[in-house]
Amino acid sequence: MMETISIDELLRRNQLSITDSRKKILELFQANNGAMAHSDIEKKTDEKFDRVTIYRTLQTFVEKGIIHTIPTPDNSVLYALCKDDCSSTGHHHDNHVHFVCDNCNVTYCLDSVVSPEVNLPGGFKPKVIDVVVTGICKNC
Amino acid sequence: MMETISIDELLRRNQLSITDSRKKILELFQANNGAMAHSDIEKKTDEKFDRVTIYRTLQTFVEKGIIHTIPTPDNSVLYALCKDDCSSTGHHHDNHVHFVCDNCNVTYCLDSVVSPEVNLPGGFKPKVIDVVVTGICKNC
DNA sequence: CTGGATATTGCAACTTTGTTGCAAATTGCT
DNA sequence: AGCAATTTGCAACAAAGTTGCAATATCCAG
Repeated sequence: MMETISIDELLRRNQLSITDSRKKILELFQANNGAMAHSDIEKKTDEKFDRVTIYRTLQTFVEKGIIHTIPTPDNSVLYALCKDDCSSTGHHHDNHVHFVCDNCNVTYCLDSVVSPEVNLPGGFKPKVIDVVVTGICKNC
Repeated sequence: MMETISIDELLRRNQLSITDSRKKILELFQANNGAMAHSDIEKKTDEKFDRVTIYRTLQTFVEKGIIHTIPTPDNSVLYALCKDDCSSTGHHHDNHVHFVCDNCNVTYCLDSVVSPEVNLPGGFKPKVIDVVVTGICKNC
């Protein structure tokens, strides 16, 4: 398994041209292993990129399956890197659990924890199960 | 158990004055047993109430535990009626599962389905578990 | 390593969503 | 009915997200 592929390689594999904004934003995701909101990215890039560019870059990454969105209890939009298998197909909402810390407010993707089965009433056919756990994280 | 209490009674029990907007919005929630977004309510009340009033009414209802918010995969804000026990304490994010239909886009509160246990890595202390299932509902 | 087709960016303008302060209207209570 | 306390609507604003288009950067063939 190829753990660390370069950012350029990652972009190339997804048929995306290699641009400053895309590289910078991917770097941020790799540095920050928690999830980030659009506004976090704006701040961490020191307004070097236009707001619109960031929106479009995030959207492109989601479409390509490079990142995924995370539903949060307060309904803000968060993004995090997808793991290997996710990027190939382009389908999202991986089956892992997300954890939001009440204290430090960091959101973790707990890739090792697989979403549990849920028994639904008759007639409901599940496709995707999103699980968001709120509580106190291991660093708090 | 007192299944159906009147809307006026519900408001009175929560120390809220009985006003047109509050009554109308509660009626909508009772008629619609799915969840509603702010914009749904605006439409269904024919713009009879100011946008601000609707925001404030929803906020008040959430604080009193009459309704709760639902995290959705697309990060829009949805509200649904809480069941009996929820209203007393004012704490939210009930432990039931939410189901969003991909086809008709209705969101259901599956009160009978209790959130499953999740095994977290060491150091993570869970408080609330939100489960949102996406798929096809029983009416589609 | 250069030129030009293609993709991406930045800007401006706009829409939608949500917030705040304050005066006017409504509600609850005596 | 009348008065204090809540609630509403308005106006103005802030934040979040979208769209069209011209300018720029990227990629690729030669």
